[in-house]
Amino acid sequence: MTEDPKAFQLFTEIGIIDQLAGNAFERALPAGMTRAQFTVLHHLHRRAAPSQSPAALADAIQVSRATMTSTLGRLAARGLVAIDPDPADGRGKQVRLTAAGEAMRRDCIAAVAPLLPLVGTALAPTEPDQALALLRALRTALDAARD
Amino acid sequence: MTEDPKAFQLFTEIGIIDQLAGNAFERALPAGMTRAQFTVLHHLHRRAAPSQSPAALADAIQVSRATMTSTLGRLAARGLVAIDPDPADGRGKQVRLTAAGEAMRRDCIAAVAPLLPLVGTALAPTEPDQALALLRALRTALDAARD
DNA sequence: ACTATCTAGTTCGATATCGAATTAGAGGAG
DNA sequence: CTCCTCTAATTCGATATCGAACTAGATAGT
Repeated sequence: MTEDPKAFQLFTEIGIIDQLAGNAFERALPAGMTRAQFTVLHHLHRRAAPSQSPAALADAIQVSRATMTSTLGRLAARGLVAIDPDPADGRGKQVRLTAAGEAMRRDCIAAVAPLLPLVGTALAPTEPDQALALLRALRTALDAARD
Repeated sequence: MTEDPKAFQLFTEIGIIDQLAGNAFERALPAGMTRAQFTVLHHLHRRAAPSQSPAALADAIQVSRATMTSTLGRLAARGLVAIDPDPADGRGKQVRLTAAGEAMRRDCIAAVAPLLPLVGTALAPTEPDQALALLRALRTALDAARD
């Protein structure tokens, strides 16, 4: 069918899955919420620290700082996060989840949950772990190569 | 580390890889070229038919028609594709690669080739095939679920 | 202290992307 | 033939995303 190298096909397939899954994901989300915004809420929730700098968030989520500025602005405008100046650094800021942000994150999780069993219909019981291991190896290599 | 469901972790991993790989891909491309534009050129090249409708392209590449209109406009402005009215359907159009488009596609392939061996350093020889099989199963299920 | 450099965050312009609404042609039911 | 519906493509407004340029505060070297 094609003569593309394996690596090429692999990234093509990953790109298509990300697009399909991302679309399904966003359509399931509460009105106005996006994948990028949910990802930030989710990350803030998982972290033990009560607040984080925009730069740390950007690094963790793998987007540019410009992108994070934009997304945080929208989240703050909806009252889902609070952004305060960093008392220890005049340039810095600290971002934390508000109660509304916590609630919204829970709503998103609940809204998206019905989509997840689809993976079970596509893959055999042991295959998700297998796929996860392969993808993690690939992601680690890509991350390391990004100098 | 997390209590996220497997399916959730799987899509998170796929999203990060797509972002990292996509960024590396675009940085390697000739000036002004993007992944979306390359994908269109590549698809037109692989197809036996000399031309295709924007709708068929959008379906094949899994983007909305609005997105395809936008991308084709840019490609046509650079002379990489030619867009003509469909003689058989007054609403339709037909898109085909120009010689410049063919050349650009070749340049892109050459520019990106050095990135591909990275997969070989991350995965054992048989693993790319394994990953490809798993991802294809997943993509097929997602595609079917998209009603 | 002073200057050079580094870092945090923002702003800007470009591209990609979607869903919804719009325009225009094609096809089918009577 | 006429009306209703479907389909092709575009336009619009919103969000995400990047790199580059910028502002302002922090740090280090001398």
